Amino acid sequence: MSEDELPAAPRIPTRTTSRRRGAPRVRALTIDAIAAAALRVVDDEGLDAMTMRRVADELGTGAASLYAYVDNKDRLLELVIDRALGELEPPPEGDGPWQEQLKAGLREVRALFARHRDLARASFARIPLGENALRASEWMIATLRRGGLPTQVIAYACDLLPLYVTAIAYEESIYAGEQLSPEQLADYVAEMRSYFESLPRSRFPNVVAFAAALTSGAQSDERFEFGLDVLIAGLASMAD
Amino acid sequence: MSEDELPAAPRIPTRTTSRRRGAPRVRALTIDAIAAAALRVVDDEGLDAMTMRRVADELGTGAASLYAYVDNKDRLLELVIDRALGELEPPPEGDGPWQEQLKAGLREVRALFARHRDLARASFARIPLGENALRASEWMIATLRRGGLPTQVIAYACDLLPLYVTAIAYEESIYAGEQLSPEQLADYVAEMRSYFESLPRSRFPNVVAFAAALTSGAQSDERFEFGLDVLIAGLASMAD
DNA sequence: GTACAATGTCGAACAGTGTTCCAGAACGAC
DNA sequence: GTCGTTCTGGAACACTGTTCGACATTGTAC
Repeated sequence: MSEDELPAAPRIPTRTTSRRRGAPRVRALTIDAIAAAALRVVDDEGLDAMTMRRVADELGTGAASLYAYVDNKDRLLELVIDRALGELEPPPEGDGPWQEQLKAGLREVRALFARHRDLARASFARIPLGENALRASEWMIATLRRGGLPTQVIAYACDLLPLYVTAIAYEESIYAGEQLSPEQLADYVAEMRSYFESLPRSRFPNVVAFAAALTSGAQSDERFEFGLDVLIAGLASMAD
Repeated sequence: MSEDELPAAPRIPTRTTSRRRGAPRVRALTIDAIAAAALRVVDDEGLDAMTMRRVADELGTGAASLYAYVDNKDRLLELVIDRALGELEPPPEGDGPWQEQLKAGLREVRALFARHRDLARASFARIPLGENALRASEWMIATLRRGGLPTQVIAYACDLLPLYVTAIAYEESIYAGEQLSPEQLADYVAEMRSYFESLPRSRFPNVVAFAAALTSGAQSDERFEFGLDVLIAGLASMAD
């Protein structure tokens, strides 16, 4: 998976049955094959379909067999996430202002999450410490440094920006996963708009007045780009 | 629950067994009592403990009885969320710049989520259309209007700001729900820091260099305030 | 070459979930 | 009274993550 092994990543102290060393064995399965199968299931059938039984089935074995390689489902999910993150290729640094570089990289992440449906949901509220996640962090810090931002601002930004992208991708994946056709989605948006407009004007004057704006471009790139612009403008204002 | 009934909120088209009208009956349960019981369970024992059986138990009945009042667990969760949102009291508008007003309101929301553990997780990626959520939106639009922001910016901000607060609260609730003592959490942070520092400097120079900054104030108000500042500075830059 | 201990395999089982079914009970209207 | 409607709630279904333990398979030691 990587040229040289990283040290063991710290974990929230939970019951971890530590892997015991032992004599070499011919293994029918590999952690890699399991992670690949799990990612395949997530991509094809969604996160909820990624059950231990389903993954084992994909490998032609039983669920219990997986537990020889993976502590539990959560750990398997971590492997799956980092495996997908491996597709990220940091855009070549160099030309252009740091703001644009940053946006390009974050768009890449969003595209990744769009490609792997439900992965945003899975990786939300998880500090990614795998090989590939670290590579992404490394790139982000480097880019932010070029903006001449204070150290602590950079550190917080490394938290805030992925939080935003993951959160947006999470939301977007919900409608994608709901199996709605574009028409159904348009219907839903239209219904929501007329709902807003039908509210008692005496109590919700602003919601009624903004009904159109509130329901426009709910799903578009524009919404994502808006957040990106806000965040980066805000960060830029913190230089010096 | 409200002075006058709101129109029915639109829903993502899913199987909804529409409630049939019928002769009056003495009901042992009420939707309100069910929602209250469910919120109690979520607060006391966490979101995962909120099972239909557990909620029914709280009311001294069986799980099947709840389905006479609630379509499914998800709808019940919506009720629970909006019930909690009822605690929000919009700060008195008037004095101070809109930026500070906005921050004050959002801090209020964060405090609400801190009070009701796991509620952020439950309400994430959900468009809240209940009575109380609408009141919050109404207030937010009003405040943003005072900033003289363009219409579409206001609309997007109404999406972006709650997204941020909910996402942060979600993350924060995870560590809170993990039952970690402050010492354990400090240990975990320290472990993560030394993990970053132990990474191969050749491949992750920036992560190593920023190890201290990356792991500082992970849980504090400072992190929340930072994001707030970034967002609102970014929004302010979009006036005119 | 054989015996041994270690370790991967995986069917079965456990405790739990959301949800449905349906035999009853309880009541309003006639 | 009776009827019809509605709520009640135990039982059951199909599913989940995870553990157990008899079994199979191997590398090594003698």
